[in-house]
Amino acid sequence: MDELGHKDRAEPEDTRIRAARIQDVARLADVSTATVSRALANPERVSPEARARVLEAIAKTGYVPNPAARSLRSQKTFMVLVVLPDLSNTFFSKILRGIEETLFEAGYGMIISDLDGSPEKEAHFAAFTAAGRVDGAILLNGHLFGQSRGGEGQPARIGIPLVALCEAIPGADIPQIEIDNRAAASRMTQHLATLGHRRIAYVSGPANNILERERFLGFKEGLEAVGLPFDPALIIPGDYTIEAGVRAGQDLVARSTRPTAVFCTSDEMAIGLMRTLFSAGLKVPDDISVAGFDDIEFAAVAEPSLTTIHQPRRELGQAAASALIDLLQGRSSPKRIRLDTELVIRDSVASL
Amino acid sequence: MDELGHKDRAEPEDTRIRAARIQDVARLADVSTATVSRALANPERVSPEARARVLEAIAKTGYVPNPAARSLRSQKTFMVLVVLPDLSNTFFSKILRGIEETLFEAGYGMIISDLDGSPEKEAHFAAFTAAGRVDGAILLNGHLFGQSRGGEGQPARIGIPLVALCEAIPGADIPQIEIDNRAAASRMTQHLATLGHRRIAYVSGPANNILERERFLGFKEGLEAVGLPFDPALIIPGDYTIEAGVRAGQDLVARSTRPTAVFCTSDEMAIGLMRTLFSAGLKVPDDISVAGFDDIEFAAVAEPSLTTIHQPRRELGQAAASALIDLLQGRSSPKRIRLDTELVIRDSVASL
DNA sequence: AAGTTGCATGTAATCGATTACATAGGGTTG
DNA sequence: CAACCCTATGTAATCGATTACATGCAACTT
Repeated sequence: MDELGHKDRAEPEDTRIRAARIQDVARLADVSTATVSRALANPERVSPEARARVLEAIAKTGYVPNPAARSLRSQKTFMVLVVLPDLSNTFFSKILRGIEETLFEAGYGMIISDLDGSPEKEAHFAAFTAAGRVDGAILLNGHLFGQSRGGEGQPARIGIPLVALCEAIPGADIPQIEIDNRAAASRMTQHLATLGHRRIAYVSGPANNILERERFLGFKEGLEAVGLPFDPALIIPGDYTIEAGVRAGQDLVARSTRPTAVFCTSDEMAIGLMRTLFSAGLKVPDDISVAGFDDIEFAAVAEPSLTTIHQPRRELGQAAASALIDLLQGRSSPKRIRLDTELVIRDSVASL
Repeated sequence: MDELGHKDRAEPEDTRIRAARIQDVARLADVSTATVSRALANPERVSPEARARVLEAIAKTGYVPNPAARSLRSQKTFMVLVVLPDLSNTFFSKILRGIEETLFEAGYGMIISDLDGSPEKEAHFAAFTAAGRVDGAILLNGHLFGQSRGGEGQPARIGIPLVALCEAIPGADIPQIEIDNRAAASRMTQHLATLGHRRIAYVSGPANNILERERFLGFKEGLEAVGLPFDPALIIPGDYTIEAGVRAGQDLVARSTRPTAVFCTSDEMAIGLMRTLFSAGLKVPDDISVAGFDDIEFAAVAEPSLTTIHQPRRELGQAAASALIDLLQGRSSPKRIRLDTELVIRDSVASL
């Protein structure tokens, strides 16, 4: 069996030890393969003695069921696809960890598909769902759904359970895990107003983003609640990235009358914006207050530290994973789960 | 077969359209399943006419090979495991994207395993490799390897191809993709010295981290190159996190004689450190210069913007994935790939 | 013309687990 | 004691693709 002798057809020169199969376990435990399978899947359906022998044999052989075989027969993959718009966005990482740990505990693996640009996204999603490579998917991105409905060319196999995380999908009848973006945005707006700010700018997310719409509604709601007028000139377009924040900052710097406070709908934008203001010689919060959204790691160490909305990211991930697991295992899942946010007050916002 | 009528065994009441199998394609194209399989895997081994008919039938049915079946037969999963110490660390995200895109192009999927704490790590790695759920793995974490060698209990199936990314694994005979940490650290050290700094502090990574060792060697090398003495009092322990940077900052602030420059071996630490210095009333770079390592997104928008070492993160990921794919497909792969770094000069470092 | 070679294709075994169905034996009931 | 039921277990079909081997046919060699 080694690079020396082996005249008699030994294992191909593969050093790897052949993994134990269910048959090996069955033989060792002196039962049939059916019993081994049952001992694992439905312990109560085999006698205690047989089960003991099986478990012992499994321990001895180090048997692990072959997922391909199991999957082929049972039509389940024990894999979940996580679709997200941008892996390098800090915001998602803790969410992912929450998802991963919950999935892992339930015996599921996680496949990540980073959409990044438009073109591939459909491809990725289709490739995995269509091929039956995953049992379900968690979507951290709302847009994608529209297209996937029964286009002729693509396989009509989109029937796998889905869960939407953070980005609600409009007409879709799937569980949505989210925070109350509207309430949070309203809260922040009122917080700013309470400190005496009258001209509050708003740096938005991507235009047709559902999350953005909610936050925008919340912003307007907040203004209304404190009796401030809504001024379209104070809306600055953004897309949650650092660069968008930088650009928004340039816009502000160039203005003759500036707002006294800026509410950025992501911490990245707030940090980019503060950077630009600073370069232009404006001081935060003395000259202008800046608030963020998300409470990413860097929010606390930004200079000045960022007042923002804390989202329970890990918990969001866990909740999404749990909801999906419920669906996958035939249980029902609440249609909508809302986790609480928290207003985190730091140094980037001051009273007028 | 069902509680209602349907006498002639209709499809079970599953709305999902049954995915096309190779048999359906074969029937439609009027060939055998073997020919269909060959038309896909070895196009040159079937006649052009047959191939055309097969392709047409595939287009018509929307056939996608069932990965479980393929995997069962061919003993390949077309999945790669990526093991990393901390998903929420900004540094990894772009690397992941590089890995993912390269894998995807080659038809491989990516499974991510975030080690986070110690206990699970072995579990995750073992669970996936042992079960044959993946064909290979990319390790972004060096430690793990020691344990996995032939422990009695665990399945001896660690024979899958591995690639080490960024964290070289000492004795292991596997391809290593990395940057020249030593040269980069030396370069930065000399850069600081050239600007007149004589007392340069060094904020380290985790003690037994290989990457850290290289950078530390580079630091000492750099000192030597410019004729500066090595002063152990100027070494401050860290672990690459923001918090470690904050702590290092507190340490510095408390000192009576302070270094004029600090070389942090990660941008996170540099940013945390600057934050603390600032809070203590010290100005960067006027009172003290700060340099980082990695060039993460936030480095450019920190205040002041951070002088650091740029690592080609996406390319690192791509290189690692390519190397692994080479191995998986039986080609050989260079044992060591080194990508170039770049010294990025910004505002956090000034001449004395 | 008989033998050889090689290509295109088909037939069927195979991968390893799950599970419908069959069966044997022990216990219960009238 | 016969009829029945229930439990524990075994037998073998099955999931869908890959691929070793077999076959048929055409072209070429001597």
